[in-house]
Amino acid sequence: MHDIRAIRENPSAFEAALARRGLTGISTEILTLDSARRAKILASETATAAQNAASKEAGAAKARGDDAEFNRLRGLVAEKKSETAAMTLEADQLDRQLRDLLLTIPNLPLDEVPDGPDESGNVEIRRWGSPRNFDFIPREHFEIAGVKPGMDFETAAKLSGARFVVLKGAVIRVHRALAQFMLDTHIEEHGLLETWTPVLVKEDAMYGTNQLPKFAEDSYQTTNGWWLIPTSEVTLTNTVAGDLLDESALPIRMTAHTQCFRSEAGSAGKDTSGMLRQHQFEKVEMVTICTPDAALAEHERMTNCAQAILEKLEIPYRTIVLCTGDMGFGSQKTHDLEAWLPGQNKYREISSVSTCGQFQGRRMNARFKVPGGKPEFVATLNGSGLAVGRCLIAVLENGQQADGSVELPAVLHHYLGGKTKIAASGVLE
RNA sequence: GGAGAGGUGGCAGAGUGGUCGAAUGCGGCGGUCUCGAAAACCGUUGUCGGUUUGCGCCGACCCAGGGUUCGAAUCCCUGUCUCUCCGCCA
Repeated sequence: MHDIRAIRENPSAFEAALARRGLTGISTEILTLDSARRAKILASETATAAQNAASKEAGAAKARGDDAEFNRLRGLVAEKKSETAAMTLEADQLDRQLRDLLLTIPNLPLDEVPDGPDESGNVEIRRWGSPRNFDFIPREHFEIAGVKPGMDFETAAKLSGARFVVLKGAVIRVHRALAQFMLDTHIEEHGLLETWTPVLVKEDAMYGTNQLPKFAEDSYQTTNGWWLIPTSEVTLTNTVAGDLLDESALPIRMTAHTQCFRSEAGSAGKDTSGMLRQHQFEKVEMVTICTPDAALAEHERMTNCAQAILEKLEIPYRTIVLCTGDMGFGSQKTHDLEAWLPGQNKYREISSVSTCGQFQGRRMNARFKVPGGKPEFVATLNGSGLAVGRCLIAVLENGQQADGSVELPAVLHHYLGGKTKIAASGVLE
């Protein structure tokens, strides 16, 4: 959410930044609403002050036993009261309208973010590793002989429908190994705090990390009003909601491995084969809470944490900066990591690392202060480190052999009881 | 699910109808003392909104939302969260 004062002080800068995301004319609407709101607040507070004064006099009259005066003032208070109530109602409505409007406006891109209408405007900033030369036509993950016995879409469809999978045997063991490996690396080498969170949350949390109010159709809600998190960015970030932290507590760098749930509304027909795009998947997430000054450096740091995972797994990847037209709603700047998938002959997104500046901090009312200083909203960052299912795909496709077996990355071996490959039969050996 | 207790400032914790934005302690900030520090002592210290060039003034906030009252942290109702006991249970 944006600071109304900043918009008021410099509407043209606000407008110009939003224009880079393809939005125009919003500042006029905001400022009109804001001045109406402020006028109403002034009127309502003036009326309240008069009511309070009369009420105080009434109390004094009563105390000295002047019943006539007391009764006169009591009538006056009653009169003022209805006037106050009406105006306060209007002021509250306008205040709410403004807030509701502000909640639907995306974050402003940083100056350094490239302009562009959609993903075609993204800019590659790093490329690591080189795709292997196959002396056979590499298959997609679900086509590999050694993978097939452990990746069962038919049974999943019976249980739950499309976009679900049942994983078995060697495949799920590698999946589990990947998650453990990611967590251990983040904890031991990157200094992140391992955290475990609920996956069902209250509405407020979904507002805090901007899934709501605009993207309700992308997530699932239970019959009693909880939301299933689409990412543990929601829970990790909201751990500080409403808090006033001491600056010395920052940065807070967390990681969590959770299930994630997404309706994938609007992506019908996209990535329908294999387990690239599922309603339920696992992700190891990274979230940092820090001061606004530190956010950009933390963004680089977090990007490096995600890249380190792919490098240790020896998966070729590239890092891109998303352009203004492709960035998420809450982001000021986003790096996407795309892993090489030989089966698709493409780089595909496996991680997205964003800094949100104070955008979410303001929504959550999460603040920090230096001793003796004024409270300020915290900055927040989030990034996948990594999507476990997609990482599994990358490991399987990159490690596949002509005979249908899969060689597994060395860093996973000790998580697999010393086993190094999935045989063409589907057995770990 | 049943019964009970409770949610007060950064933290702990008083306050059961006006003089309470709220005692006290801790913490923070400033000072005295000291070569310096500690201790001790003195002073100071909530947040948000509106308004003002500024000093300041006004309004709101004691979990949230309603209500009673001239007046609510305090009384009533609803919700919510926490704790204790019982039941059930991975």
